[in-house]
Amino acid sequence: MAKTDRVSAPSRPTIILPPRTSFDSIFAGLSPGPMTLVSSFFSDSYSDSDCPSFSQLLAGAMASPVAADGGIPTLPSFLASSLSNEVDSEDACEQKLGFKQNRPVNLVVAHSPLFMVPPGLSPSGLLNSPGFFSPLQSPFGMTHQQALAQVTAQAALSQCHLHVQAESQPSSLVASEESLNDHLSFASNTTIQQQVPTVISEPESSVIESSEVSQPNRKSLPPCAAVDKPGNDGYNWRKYGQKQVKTSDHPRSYYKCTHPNCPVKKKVERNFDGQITEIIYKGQHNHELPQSNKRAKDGIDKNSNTNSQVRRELGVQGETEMSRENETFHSVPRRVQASTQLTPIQLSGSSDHVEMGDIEMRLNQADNDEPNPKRRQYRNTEVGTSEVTSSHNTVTEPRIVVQTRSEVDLLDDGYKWRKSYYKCTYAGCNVRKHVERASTDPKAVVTTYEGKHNHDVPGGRKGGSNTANSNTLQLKSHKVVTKKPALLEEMDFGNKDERPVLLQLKEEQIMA
DNA sequence: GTTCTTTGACCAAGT
DNA sequence: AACTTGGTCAAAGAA
Repeated sequence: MAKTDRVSAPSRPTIILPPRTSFDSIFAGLSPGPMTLVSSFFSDSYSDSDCPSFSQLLAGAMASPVAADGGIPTLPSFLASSLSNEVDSEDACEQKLGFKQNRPVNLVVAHSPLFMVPPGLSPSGLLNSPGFFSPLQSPFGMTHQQALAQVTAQAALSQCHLHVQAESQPSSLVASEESLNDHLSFASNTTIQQQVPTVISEPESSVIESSEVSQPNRKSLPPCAAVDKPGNDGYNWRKYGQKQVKTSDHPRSYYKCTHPNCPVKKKVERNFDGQITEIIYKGQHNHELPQSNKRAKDGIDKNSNTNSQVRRELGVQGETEMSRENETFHSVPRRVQASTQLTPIQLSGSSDHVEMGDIEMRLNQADNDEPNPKRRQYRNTEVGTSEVTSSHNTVTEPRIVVQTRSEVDLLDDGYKWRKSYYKCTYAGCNVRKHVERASTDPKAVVTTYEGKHNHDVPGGRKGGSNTANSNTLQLKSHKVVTKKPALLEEMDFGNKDERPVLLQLKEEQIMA
């Protein structure tokens, strides 16, 4: 009996560092991580200067339409810059700036699991473009149809959310469905909150998790059909069992695809309100969407953009996971909120032998939900290849800190870090402080100090517990790593006007 | 009569 | 070997 090894989101603070997969290897050497994409974007925008200064980069980011709209310094849409033709220039730029020399050797900045599609190019177009995904066979080993089938449920879910949002948003704020979908991945507009699944590979079963949509009036709205009826993903399902599992507060239902010889099964967990909290797909349909279920299929067709988006999310974010057929993936959607809570991405390793084909949707799961011990056990033993303990725990293991240059970067540790830059306001004092906070875990903070205060603590505060010697990377967990942060090493704050916008903002806050 | 759901029992795997 | 847990079977009942 083939059992589905079901695992869920990694139990924070444990971070699973994925091994590089075959798909990763495609970018080996290229490694277009977030920084790369950011830099590549600006390498276009600042083509004259080849390699813009960091303040230019940040200024550009702040001036990006997305950020300008809501004043949200979020990941700009330039991440949509295609991977193909900018890597080289970025590499060159990188070398100029000495990025590579400073980049940790064994902790490469993760590829951005999310990126926007450039204006004028539809997501589906990008997905289907020969240079990106083959419409017939994705580089992940999934056929278009398979991918479509696997994300059907998620697509329906997204559509449901769109519907909910459309009802709750002023009409002027509700863009067309297409444009909405085109921007869902990084819809940082404060009026739009959209779940964005990220993908984490899991052995055998694929999981799509989704946090609860942040809609104040959500409870008053009728439940989405796709959520209410798990069979409304285009396929026909027969329930063959239900069980209260220890690892969940909610009963789990077992469904089989009713198509002859179709091995696909799915497990659905519902909360007490009847809302689906988790859907786990297992296997891949060996047939087309049932024609009889025209409505469902039509719905899918209508939601092609959503599907594209979901495919994009699953595909792009799962670039390390959906690398081959029958591999499993674990998707962890989180809603995109204001810039302070950008989509956290959690990537865990995918092994070369796991199977794909299961999707798990988990709704209404608090971010701090602690996975059950067994799931954690599975993750730790089957997925994880290395771990980084959250900084709020006392740690004894060596810590690796990755310095990145974009404001928000996706690191291989699975966390998404938001940086803040500080500079001591004392005249003549050159101490710089650099704080990175994981949006997925507010407690996970890395504070980097450089320099030594040449003055006493203002206000008579003595002790200088926050001061650190140069070249010292101090973590709140009291773990100190003697490593000079590459970023600070490179940044020249001599001219105040040249400092990054964020730094200046922070300084203003400090002064205030 | 057919289809689907419910539910207790059984089985396999892990501890 | 016993126990726990998750997954599946299949009979019974409902729609």
